[in-house]
Amino acid sequence: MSLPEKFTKPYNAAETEDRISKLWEESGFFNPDNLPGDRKEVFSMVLPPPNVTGVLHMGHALTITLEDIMTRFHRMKGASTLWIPGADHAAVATQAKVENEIYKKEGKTRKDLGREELLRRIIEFAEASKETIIKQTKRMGASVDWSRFAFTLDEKRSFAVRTAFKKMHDAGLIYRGYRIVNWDPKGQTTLSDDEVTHEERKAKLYTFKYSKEFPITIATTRPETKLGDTAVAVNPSDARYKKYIGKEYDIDFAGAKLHIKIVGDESVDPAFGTGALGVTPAHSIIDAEIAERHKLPMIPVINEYARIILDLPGLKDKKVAEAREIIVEWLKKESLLEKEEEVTHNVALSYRTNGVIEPLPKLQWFIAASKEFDHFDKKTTLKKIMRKPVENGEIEIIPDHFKKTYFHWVDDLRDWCISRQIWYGHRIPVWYCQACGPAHGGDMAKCAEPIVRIEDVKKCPHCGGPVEQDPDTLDTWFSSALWTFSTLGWPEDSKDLKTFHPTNVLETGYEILFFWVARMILMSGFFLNEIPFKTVYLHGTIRDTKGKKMSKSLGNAVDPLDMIAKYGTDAIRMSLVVGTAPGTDSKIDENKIRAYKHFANKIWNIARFVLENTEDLEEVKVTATKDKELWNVFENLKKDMTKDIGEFRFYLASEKIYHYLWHEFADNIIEESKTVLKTREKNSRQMLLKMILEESLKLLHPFMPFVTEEIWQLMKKPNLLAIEKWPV
RNA sequence: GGGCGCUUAGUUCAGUUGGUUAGAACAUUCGCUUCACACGCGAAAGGUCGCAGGUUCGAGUCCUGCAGCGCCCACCA
Repeated sequence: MSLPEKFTKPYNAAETEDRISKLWEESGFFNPDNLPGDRKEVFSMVLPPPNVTGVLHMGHALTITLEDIMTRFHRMKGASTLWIPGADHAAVATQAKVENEIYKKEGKTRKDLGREELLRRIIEFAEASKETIIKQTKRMGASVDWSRFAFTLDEKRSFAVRTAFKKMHDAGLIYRGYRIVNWDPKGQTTLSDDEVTHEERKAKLYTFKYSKEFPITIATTRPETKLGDTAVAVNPSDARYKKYIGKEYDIDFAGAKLHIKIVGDESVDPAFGTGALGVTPAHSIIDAEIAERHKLPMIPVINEYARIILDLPGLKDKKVAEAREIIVEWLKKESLLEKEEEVTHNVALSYRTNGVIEPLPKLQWFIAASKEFDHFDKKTTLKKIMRKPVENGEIEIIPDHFKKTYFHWVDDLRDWCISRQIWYGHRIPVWYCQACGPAHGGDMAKCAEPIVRIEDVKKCPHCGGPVEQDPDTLDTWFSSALWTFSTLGWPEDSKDLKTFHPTNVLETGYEILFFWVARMILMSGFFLNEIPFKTVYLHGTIRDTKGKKMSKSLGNAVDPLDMIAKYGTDAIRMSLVVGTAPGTDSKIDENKIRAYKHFANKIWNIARFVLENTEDLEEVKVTATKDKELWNVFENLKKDMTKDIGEFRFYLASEKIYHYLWHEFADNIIEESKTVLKTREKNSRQMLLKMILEESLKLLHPFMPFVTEEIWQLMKKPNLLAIEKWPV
């Protein structure tokens, strides 16, 4: 065998990678159904579906790299290996993005376009985005099974979502309630508690009385909401206010007629502020809870556009900020304002649109987290379903300390608001009779019930009257929570589901531990009475060189595709893995990427040397004592690496093979071989060189699949390296 | 306010259950167009492992306290 011409030039990643990608794709081996041999072990995993809002970023590159390492490793180890790719419709984010673009380009809002047209435009955008994601995932070398690609909003997943909704509703766990919810006036939708972030901002705290006659002073940063106050709460043991508890006052407050009851409530901290709290049941979750305890009425003051809805001259339709000034002016004029001070407080923001959250009472759909119900012959709650498998070790979380974070979240969890007032997403499978009652020969009470169905409902099953579907859509995380089994064919009792569920590993960023990981445990537990995965591997956030989070708006994002073009995919993959411990943030360093480009070339030249010097090799055994020793060292490396990868220490395994190949194999063994090959021990040494090269390529393959496969192919091996047997 | 984590060479980070002179990459210095590779080779310099105690035959590694940084959750009106 003469040495291929290619080896006279440095390794060219750009020329190689596309060709190798095609080779893999044509082989079909990324689909477990096509894998050769008898494979008893199973290894399955889902790729966290990227949002269809955009393009691949460094976080995706890291996820793909880590998951591909696991997948390729287990495939080579002889497992029936399935890694499912997909995309997430990311309802709020995607709709907000498209609406934004349309408004910028055409000056049109969602109302101008209407539901149907806006949806058409979003779907168009999502489709294009999906294509981009697929192309980019392929460039990363991901050995996913494209034939099983799933989209959270495709037909099969929609069916799963509707089935899930119906079943949970029938179990009494999905209910409709009029509650204070997190309303995002910018995105025009509700959000779950987890979709709200907090940011410190400066604000003014006003201390005042409602009226001159009112005995208690209160404080607030939001005077405009005080138009909806129905009580003042004080701590029942507070000596200053004890005598007022139970008393009621009628007050004229900036034109609004308030009826304020003084109530005693343990939740009030006597040491804070004036020790008295103006209760606004309609616009504060805490206040609503107090109101519930004391049966206080709720007066909505602010609407979905963050404007005043009370019919008060000078205030109606005013934005909250304006209304605030008007109220403050009024307080000053009436000499009711006692103090005005600057404070920093946390403002609630939408994690998708960054709009300021306005707590509003709304009729929404919820999932009951703490309600007890019968589940496979046992009493349980969804919280317990989430807590138990992590507690008893059925599910392992790496790194371990995230367990604590997880338990805190589960224990504090309130009911999950799942309805969203946007158009893009899974429409809630609920219909309402439009013509209730006896006029249609129906039963008034029955007709008033929401009709929950998996299939579309055309007319009221009770009276035959017209029906209308709930206009809302479901939280994106509802559909992604089903992901481990909806991608495998559920609710059908499919072969895939039996074979590949529970999945082995769920690898993702720690920032979506609650959003996604916890909710998958919930759904899988509820529907299948089974864990969704055995191990959760959490990776950190990739930050810029200054340690800042990368974001498009900051302009500090490093595009993995640029890096691939410059240094090759293998180099990016190695730079993302080596020295990156789980759960720890890391900074992107171009120098590091360049170093692994050099490493790819080093491998290339190692291969060249070995092939050049073993052309006349006769198949013999390694006989020389020294060679046997060297082989033993390598055997130990193999065992070590295998253990490391199996135990999720990719950062160690990758560094070990790097170090061995460069500083042991190349620097010592090859250098020494230049003289050994001139001695009587030539044959033994040739055999050693060849064996180490071939097995090293296998060991390195999960990390640097392209350069290793390319060399393997140039060695005219009959099989793909991707399905070669792991050497341990 | 509650919780979690981090602090190791100039920089970015490893250090897996405590065990021989604390590692890597990049950067730096010096010398090399040596016949696999200048995307390289050889050599060198660089750390009181945040601070203070403690446990131990032995601590970067375990415990306590302190300081600085970061993250998450809750939210105080």
